[in-house]
Amino acid sequence: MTWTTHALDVLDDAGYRRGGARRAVVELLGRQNCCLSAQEIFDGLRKARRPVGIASVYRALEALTELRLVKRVDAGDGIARYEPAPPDGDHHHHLVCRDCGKVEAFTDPRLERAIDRVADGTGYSVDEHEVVLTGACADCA
Amino acid sequence: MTWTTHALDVLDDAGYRRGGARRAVVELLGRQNCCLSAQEIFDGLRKARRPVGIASVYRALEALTELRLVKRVDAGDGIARYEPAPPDGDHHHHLVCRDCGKVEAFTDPRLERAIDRVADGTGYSVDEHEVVLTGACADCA
DNA sequence: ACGATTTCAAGAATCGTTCTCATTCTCATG
DNA sequence: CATGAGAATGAGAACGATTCTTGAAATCGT
Repeated sequence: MTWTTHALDVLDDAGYRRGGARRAVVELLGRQNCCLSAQEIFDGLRKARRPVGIASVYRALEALTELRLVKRVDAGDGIARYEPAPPDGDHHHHLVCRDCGKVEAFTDPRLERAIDRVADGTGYSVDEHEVVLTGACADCA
Repeated sequence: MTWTTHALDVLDDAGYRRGGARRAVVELLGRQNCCLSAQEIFDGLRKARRPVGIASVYRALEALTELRLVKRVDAGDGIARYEPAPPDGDHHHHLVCRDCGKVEAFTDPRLERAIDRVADGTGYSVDEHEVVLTGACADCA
């Protein structure tokens, strides 16, 4: 079961009708392993001869975010990025280069445990978290 | 040595001249313990009978961020917030309520250690990091 | 005090994002 | 299969946060 089919199923169950634009966004996202901005999605679909209104991209991302199928990533540059959220709860965090703006992913189980422990003590029912490390990448340093 | 005087010194050393607007922003920030948006700073200064152009607020924040005197916090709602960065490197992270938008601070030494450990293995020279936990606060849950 | 340069405020401009609305499409029902 | 109610779409307008521009005032070295 890929993320793409899972996402389409969940959208279905949530009562969304089949729409070409939303489906195109889901399929493009399913092919990514890290985050994309709305503009990059828009451009990617146009390049793939499947042009979609930018408003539809935002609408699709809003619906997907609402259903926790995609995660919104804020790299600190004022541009929201989005990436598929695997159904098994697995996820990663981000490393942003302050100079060239490159965004990379990393994972660390110990970090996850530390976060879970903190989340338990807050009084919030934390259902999402994000870690962003900012610095100079190997090329820019 | 308060953060306010420290910040004014660093600005001085960096070649910035004394300007009323920047000073007003620094003094207001120095009185905060958590993050404020540019608009909140603008409103706060106007209320304090020290009106300042919104552009000057942004310019001051840009200079302060550049010098690492303030930290930009992105709570995921599209509004950038800013808070003083204590000179001793001490810092905290944020807890955002998905429903009411409230932003609170928390600290956790174990989390810091986990992050430092991860940062060392990345190949980046990480000089800043941010953790945002999102969920429902006690009131909204 | 003078001149060079910075800082300032106000408004215009920009950019990412959201809204509006007329049209097209989907799908449960006849 | 045809229909109609309502969802989805795309184009462009609107929006809000942020940045740029401009001419005037403040600051600092001399």
